[in-house]
Amino acid sequence: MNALTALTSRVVVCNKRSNILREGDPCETIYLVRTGWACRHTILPDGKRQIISFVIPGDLCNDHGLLSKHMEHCIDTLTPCEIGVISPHQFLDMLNQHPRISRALYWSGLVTEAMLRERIVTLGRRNATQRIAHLFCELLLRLNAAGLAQNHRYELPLTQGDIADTLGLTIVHVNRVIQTMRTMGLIKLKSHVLEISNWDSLTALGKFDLRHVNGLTGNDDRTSTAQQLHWSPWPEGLASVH
Amino acid sequence: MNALTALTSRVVVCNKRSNILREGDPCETIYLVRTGWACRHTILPDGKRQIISFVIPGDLCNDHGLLSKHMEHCIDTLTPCEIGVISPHQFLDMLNQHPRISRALYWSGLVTEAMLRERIVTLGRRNATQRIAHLFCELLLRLNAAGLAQNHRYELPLTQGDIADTLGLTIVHVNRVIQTMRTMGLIKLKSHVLEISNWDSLTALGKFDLRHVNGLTGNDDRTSTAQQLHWSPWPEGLASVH
DNA sequence: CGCTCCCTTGATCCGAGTCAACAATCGTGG
DNA sequence: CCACGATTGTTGACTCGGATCAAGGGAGCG
Repeated sequence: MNALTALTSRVVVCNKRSNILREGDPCETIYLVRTGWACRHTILPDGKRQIISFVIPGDLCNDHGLLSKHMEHCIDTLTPCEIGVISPHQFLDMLNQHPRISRALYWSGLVTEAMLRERIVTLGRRNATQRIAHLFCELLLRLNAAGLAQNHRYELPLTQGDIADTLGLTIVHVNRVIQTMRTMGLIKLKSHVLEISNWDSLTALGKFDLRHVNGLTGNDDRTSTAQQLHWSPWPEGLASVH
Repeated sequence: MNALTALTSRVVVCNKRSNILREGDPCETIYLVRTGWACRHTILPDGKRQIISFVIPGDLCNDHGLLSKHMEHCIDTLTPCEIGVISPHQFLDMLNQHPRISRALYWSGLVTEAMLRERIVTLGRRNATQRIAHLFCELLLRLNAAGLAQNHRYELPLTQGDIADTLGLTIVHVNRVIQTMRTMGLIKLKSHVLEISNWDSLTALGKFDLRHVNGLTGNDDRTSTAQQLHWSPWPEGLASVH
């Protein structure tokens, strides 16, 4: 993703808890989060919020935005963020000239979709404890892949309200479950740093299954057919594959 | 999608409630559902099932499967299905030679992702009544777009158990909610045919918001930037755009 | 120093789950 | 065409996980 960083013509600094993109906003410009966390979310008519996914350093806010004229959901920062701005022209040029990045981007789109599906499973069929355990495990893997976690420990800038709105729970209940996890010695969570003290127990508690985040672990076994066929998912045709 | 149909070298007929693709299966081959319904789902270790999405006539079972070596979830038929089989070579050739279909496919991928996000909102922040109302409305629009519904009426081959596993509810509760909707005169549901008798009330009940299924309604306002830039999402580079 | 979020805990309530029994429908083979 | 077993739908009684309401306590910050 460093090549993407190089592309950013300018960097915008956003305050904590501020709005990057609002539902209905035009989205020609590509935004790359360089530091900080953001989240996609929807506000329902009755004021309830559902967080759909998190955007962490290295992620694009609207990677396939090029085909959509308008945003379908909001993106807000959770922490102060540095956001790189990429013009559509630059972005498309990059796609054409750097097939490897193109493929990495497409790949990350697939991982994103897999995470959305897994979230659906979580919300549909797991209880509060499993949901929270699952989220903590998933974030560890993801942040690990981004180099933002060391030995089962990472910065977690979410409030308990954010966690509640991610997992379809209430603040109060999230708090109680986290308390239990603390007293069980599974996690330490203090001033927005999470440490998973007992990975095995936590994964067991959350029925966390590594298969679904395979794309994050590095030891994925995919991309055969397309590569065999010298096929590139994105580019214009100017790109020579492999 | 007719051009896709033409591509299918052979057609497989599957029984009702049979397995098309299993988690971990290799997925080089592309499967196009020509008639019948199928669903993506996951079975959890404790035996619970979560249905992730429905596959209806015209949909591909594994469109971006070309980049994944293995399936990450199962696909089962819900009704008897005729499934067209497309080899990866044929598929890629098509992508190169028919940029319009390519774009339509990419577009449908975006719509799919939007539906996944909307399902997350449903599961996270809507109650049982809203979930069911929402599902019925969403399916009407989707089937309408596929020409499979006429005046607020369509074939719904789901059992109440399927609906429960889609919406994170139990069979019993789904049944009670549907009963209520019937007695309120909102819907008629009998021998797998659903009629929405009172669209306005049902959408109000489900807080159903047309924005999120915009891609289905035909009057979408997207694809500007990419088209202006003569950019095609998929192809090899052999494709000349528009 | 005082506000404003955020976290924490208790008491109570309710939407949806569980358990159980039975009716209706469907499909299949005799 | 009917009989039988197997799904699917329906309803009631009861339970429970998580929501709601309410009240303090802490921590960051201007």
